[in-house]
Amino acid sequence: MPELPEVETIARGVNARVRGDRITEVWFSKHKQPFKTSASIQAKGLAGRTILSVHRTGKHIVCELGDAGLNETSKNEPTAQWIVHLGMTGRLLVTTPEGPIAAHTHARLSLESGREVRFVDARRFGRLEFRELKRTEGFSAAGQEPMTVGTVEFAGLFRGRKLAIKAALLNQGLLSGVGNIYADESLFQAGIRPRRRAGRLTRDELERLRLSLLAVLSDSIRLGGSSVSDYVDADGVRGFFQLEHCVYLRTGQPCRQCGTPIKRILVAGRGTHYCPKCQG
DNA sequence: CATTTCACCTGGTGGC
DNA sequence: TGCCACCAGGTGAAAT
Repeated sequence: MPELPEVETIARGVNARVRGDRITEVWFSKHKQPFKTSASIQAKGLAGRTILSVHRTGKHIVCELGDAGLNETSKNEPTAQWIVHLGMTGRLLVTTPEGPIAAHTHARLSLESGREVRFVDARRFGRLEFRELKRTEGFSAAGQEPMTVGTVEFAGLFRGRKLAIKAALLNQGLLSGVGNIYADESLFQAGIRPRRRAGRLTRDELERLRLSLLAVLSDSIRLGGSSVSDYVDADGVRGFFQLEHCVYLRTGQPCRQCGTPIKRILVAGRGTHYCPKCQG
């Protein structure tokens, strides 16, 4: 469900509540879920570990884990990671153990402090993964981070590509973290049609797009993300950026800039919203 | 290789 | 109220 701003908001919330806590008990539902790591391996790996920190990479929530047991020397060195991808409907919540168990709860981590981390996912598009860190690098998403990528590198991502710019924005191998909402919103702000071929955009248009994306993503993070249907942060609180959307899910409604009705088309199989007047 | 399409799931909404 | 078609923030495998 969530894109970069929502994942960032959740990761910050979870980090603030569980950083330094220890996982005492792990539970997984029997419901079949196509995890990247089997439930039993995750359960075994997570039990006893300390959560050193929680952060976002692309659309992934990465929990850095310290060794199980008492290990004073390497206390702050992560030796494993628990990686959570929320798919479309996934939630990662920090609750008390007494709280009612929501339908589609697939994982529960009991913590020493008494808190509980829960993974809930109706559609089961989410993915959980447990990794031991040997000497290898930490987890990194394939694409560039859209909020820190520079002008030249950003433009380079699209050079020579024939696919629609909207489809390119959604490709996690190019940029990681951009989904349907922020692709549409950034293209609106940059005044670019979603179906334009990526490789045909001018240098100016690409720079406008990069800056629009940065602005839209940081505004959304500031407002706690977009709650379109059921997105909530680690405390179950909704975001407010959906109130700022200019085009996304506003089919037929007047453009906030010129009053023209917003159009909906299909690009790369995804509902795509744009203003026919403001965008090209 | 690049690009497109489709399957994977459940739930909410709006029309009849 | 019920039934049905359609829509939904994502990804990765299969097809083109």
